Amino acid sequence: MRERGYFAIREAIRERISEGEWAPGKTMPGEVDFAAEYDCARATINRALQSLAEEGIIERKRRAGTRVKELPTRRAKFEIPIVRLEVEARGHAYTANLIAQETKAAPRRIAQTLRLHRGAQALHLETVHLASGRPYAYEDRWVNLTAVPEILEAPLYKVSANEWLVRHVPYSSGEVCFSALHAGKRQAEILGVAQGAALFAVDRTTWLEDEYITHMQLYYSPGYQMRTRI
Amino acid sequence: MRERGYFAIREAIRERISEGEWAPGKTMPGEVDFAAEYDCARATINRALQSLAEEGIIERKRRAGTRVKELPTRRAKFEIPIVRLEVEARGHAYTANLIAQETKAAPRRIAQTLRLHRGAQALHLETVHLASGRPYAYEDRWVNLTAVPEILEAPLYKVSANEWLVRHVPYSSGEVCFSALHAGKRQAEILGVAQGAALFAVDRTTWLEDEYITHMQLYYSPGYQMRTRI
DNA sequence: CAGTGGTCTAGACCACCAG
DNA sequence: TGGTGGTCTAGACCACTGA
Repeated sequence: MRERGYFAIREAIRERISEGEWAPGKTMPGEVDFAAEYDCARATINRALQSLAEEGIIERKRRAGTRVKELPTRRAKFEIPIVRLEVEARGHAYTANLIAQETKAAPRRIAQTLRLHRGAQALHLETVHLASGRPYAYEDRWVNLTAVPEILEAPLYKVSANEWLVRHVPYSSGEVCFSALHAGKRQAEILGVAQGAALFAVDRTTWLEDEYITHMQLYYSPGYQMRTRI
Repeated sequence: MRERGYFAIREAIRERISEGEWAPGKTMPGEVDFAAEYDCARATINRALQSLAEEGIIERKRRAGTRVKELPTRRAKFEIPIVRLEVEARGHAYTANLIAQETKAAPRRIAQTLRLHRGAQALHLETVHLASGRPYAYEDRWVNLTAVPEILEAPLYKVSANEWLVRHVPYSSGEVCFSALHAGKRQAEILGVAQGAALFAVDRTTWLEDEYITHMQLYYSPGYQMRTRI
């Protein structure tokens, strides 16, 4: 272990944990001890250990010290990309069809989700995302016009609402929900699959501060997989 | 902005980004400038900006400086918990039925995934996870006996294989894949749903260094949702 | 090749909380 | 209440890479 850097130290400690040097739940050496052992500053050890703590491998508490987690809950990270980029990353040509665009009163469920006033108008958009001409995903979206009235001027036939919103309201917060659903009549029709087909679905609500911006449901064509490393 | 801490500085900068102070793709001030502005050490600014970079909001390059991302791809984090903890977190009593446990030659697909020799024996386990007595998920797992022969001595009727493995080979790496599948005959039977029902499925392969440990498929009962914040 | 971010150091003070 | 981790500082050197 004569490599430099908190990275090397982190990996060295990770390996010692894997090898069972400290049993789960047991206290590990303190930062000062590690610093002496690896002959570096305490801040460097701190960086390494914080990094492991972020991964969910160890737990750190003031006064109580650092412990190996009893039941490590691994944290998986997903990139939530724009559909266009996702399609292009798979080596396909991306196109999109805006199959419906209408301003109307939002149904109750959407109005609740977006905190709209009773009977408020909202923009409803339906889009099919295509990969090399084949249906890739069907998007059903409602946009709060109070939050982003400018979207009515946007050329949504050219830039998908997804992408327009990301560019204009880029750093919003949100909630994402993944599930498996049966294709309804509309989804089946649009994606060209049998009604009742199992679809991977993503629900997403985004807001900025107190203002709810949009709610989207995305239904992927059968066979879609979301992968990640842990 | 007279609060202390890299946290406060990070949130202040995040807000300035949200408000559009620097257009996407434009260069932001350097660390030295920010340090002067917030009257703190450069290291503190570095911590704040690295944190924003990890979130995927900004991009940093040596020499080129720090930029607001053009198309921010948000990173969602998921905890990948032990099923028992997931069930208990929902306020249900957890039980599990080990419905099959057999050592036999792994089918070709599993053997490939786990890098087993031709015709090697592996442990096949089928488990139903129950929440308050109702089927919650069906688990189909293969374990590489070369990697963890001790599992044959484990009381798997008491501790789920999932949990035993987490305790005994806690810090392995893995690949996770989420998808939507139709319930096959076996899954339908076990979960008590109609054949063809849409199920949320998780595939997971884990390994430690070069040794492949286990491959698992988990089929959740209909209605399961995986949620997270971004 | 100069300027940016990446990292390290030694020292310091503080917040937290288990003993 | 003392020992732990959390954070800050001022200064330094280095690695990378765009102008």
